[in-house]
Amino acid sequence: MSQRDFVSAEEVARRAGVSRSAVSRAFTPGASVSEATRQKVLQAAEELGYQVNHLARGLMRNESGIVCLIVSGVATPYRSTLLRELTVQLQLAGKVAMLINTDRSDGSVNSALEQAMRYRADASVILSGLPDKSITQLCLRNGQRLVLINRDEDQSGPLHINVDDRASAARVVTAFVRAGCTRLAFANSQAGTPSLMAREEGFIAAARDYGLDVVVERYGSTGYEAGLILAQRLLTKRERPDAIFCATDLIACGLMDAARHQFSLLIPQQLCVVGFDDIEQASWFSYRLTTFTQPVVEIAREAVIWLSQSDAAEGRSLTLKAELVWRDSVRGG
Amino acid sequence: MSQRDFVSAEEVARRAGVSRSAVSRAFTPGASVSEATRQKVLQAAEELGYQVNHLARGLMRNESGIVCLIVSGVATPYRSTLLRELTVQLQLAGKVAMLINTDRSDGSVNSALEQAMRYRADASVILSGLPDKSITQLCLRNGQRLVLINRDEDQSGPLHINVDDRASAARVVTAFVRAGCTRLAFANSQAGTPSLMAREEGFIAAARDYGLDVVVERYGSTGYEAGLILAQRLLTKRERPDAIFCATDLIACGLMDAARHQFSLLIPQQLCVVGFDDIEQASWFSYRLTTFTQPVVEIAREAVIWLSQSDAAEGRSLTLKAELVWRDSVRGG
DNA sequence: TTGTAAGCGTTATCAG
DNA sequence: CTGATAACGCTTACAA
Repeated sequence: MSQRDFVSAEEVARRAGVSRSAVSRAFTPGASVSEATRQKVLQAAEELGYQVNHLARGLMRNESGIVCLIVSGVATPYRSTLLRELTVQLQLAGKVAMLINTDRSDGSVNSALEQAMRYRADASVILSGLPDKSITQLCLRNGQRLVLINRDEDQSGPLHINVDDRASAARVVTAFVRAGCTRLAFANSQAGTPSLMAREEGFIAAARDYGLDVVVERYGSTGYEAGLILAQRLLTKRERPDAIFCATDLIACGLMDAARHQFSLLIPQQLCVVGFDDIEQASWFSYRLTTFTQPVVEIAREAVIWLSQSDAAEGRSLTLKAELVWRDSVRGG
Repeated sequence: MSQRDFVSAEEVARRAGVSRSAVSRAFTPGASVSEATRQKVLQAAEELGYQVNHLARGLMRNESGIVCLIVSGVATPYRSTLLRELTVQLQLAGKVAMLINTDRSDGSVNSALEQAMRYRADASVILSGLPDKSITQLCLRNGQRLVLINRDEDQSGPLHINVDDRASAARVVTAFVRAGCTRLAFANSQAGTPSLMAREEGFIAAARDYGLDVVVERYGSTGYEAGLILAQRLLTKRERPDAIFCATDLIACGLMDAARHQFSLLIPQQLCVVGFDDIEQASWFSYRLTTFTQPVVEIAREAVIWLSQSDAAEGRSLTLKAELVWRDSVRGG
């Protein structure tokens, strides 16, 4: 019962009264088969429950159809959204996603890539972590496409997709200033992720242009809990900030909740808050957070287009824009 | 540059000065190789950047190591959590997850399973939708393991993992009654998912035992938006409910937000609310929702254990318990 | 358009 | 323990 026993092209051929190559051709778009035999084959296949063996096909074609998605924090709102978009686009392009979770150890991005190579994935998309250069080189040398999303370090072969974090951060400063805020703060996690750091640096730099200082606080991993703690730290300062840019929406949610329920602060009257990602919760009534929409659809689209083009693909770098969506956590709007 | 050019066992063998079978054995746990040759092979492999071709291996062994995860609503809190847990456990068991998103059409569960068969997945786990019996039969006949999570319809071959929705629903009635509530309501989506309906039916049945009627309202798909609308419908009734059991936490969040911000109701003083799933947001300060924790870790563990056992696996049915976690959305606690 | 035959990179069998 | 050799199920020249 547990023995694996798939129908093979051979059996289909026999039933349809054709050769096995005919069967192969019937399942290869654009192959030269007469409609008559094609139909015979298709029917026989249907009756037998035949499914082309993609393992064998991949072996021959040197193209598995598999694209590896390397992610940590899969259950996180922004990541899972990106994941959704990627799988959808991938399927539309006739590919299939292999999901590798790198939540655990840190070198796991490397072993994830090795796994991708073992399955002869046509490409790998890296959403988290940064692989060693030696591994990426090996991938490239083996003809594997690589897409790095928001990883920013510029290596030569892969496609880099980034969001203009620095420019976005600058817009936040403008918004805060326009709202009459003067005591700016940045709430970050300790993750040190490129995009998170870019937001921080961009914010500080833009504030300086206005002659404003920024209080920076970093804590823990990027999530709601961190927001709670960061609120604690920032809102107990002698010079309490009147505007806080949070590295992510999750942090912003935590921070807003603490600000309201523990410090009885009114948002945006007493405190302006801006987040980043535009996760679903940001639009919920309890938050109505002004934030930046990650261009997830575009990111996914660009990634899939690039990794499924047939000719040799040059590594390149793409910077997409995050739209600011105004809600009610900043005065003015 | 884009030509695929992986190192093969042949080349490793040559470099190590052994036969290709020796290479194969060096990468097969428990094969009979002397430590000496094993080391020679491993070193040569390392130098050449060799990776065992799992496509070819799967072809021979009749075991791909791939497990297909068939999901819709990947970006949803509960689903993404389950997804995380499944990928982690799967990787621990030496398997790799292939993710198929069935968000789009409805028959897509069927085509997802066909995809799984084409890649000769060792097993498929279905988190959403219900495949036609003819397809599941074909899978089973081909030796594919099947796990259905919260799909409840009892087919013979697969492993069914369910949560005791009815029993949970009954506990909610008790809690509401104990809190002094008398006008009970159930807020559901129109999805008609087995587990959602079980909660509804269980709730109504248990209420009847107390001689209480339940107002049921259903709207849209299972999410925050639905909660907003459902609040609208339920809270404008002549006999306004004083206790609402929501089919999921997402609905509960929407309903609570509307209750507070549009109807200025105090929770739990004027309205008691219970949800289901214990998504992360349920614990956030803005909600502090009393709800049921899905046993995701257990679900994933049971699924993985079952689908990776080597001997013939009988189809069976497993019912796990959802723990009630008391927070602040019900009086009493 | 069709069939024949070679080959993809493995693992399993079987001598040695 | 080791090395030849035969599968595995498919695609793709090459001939017909």
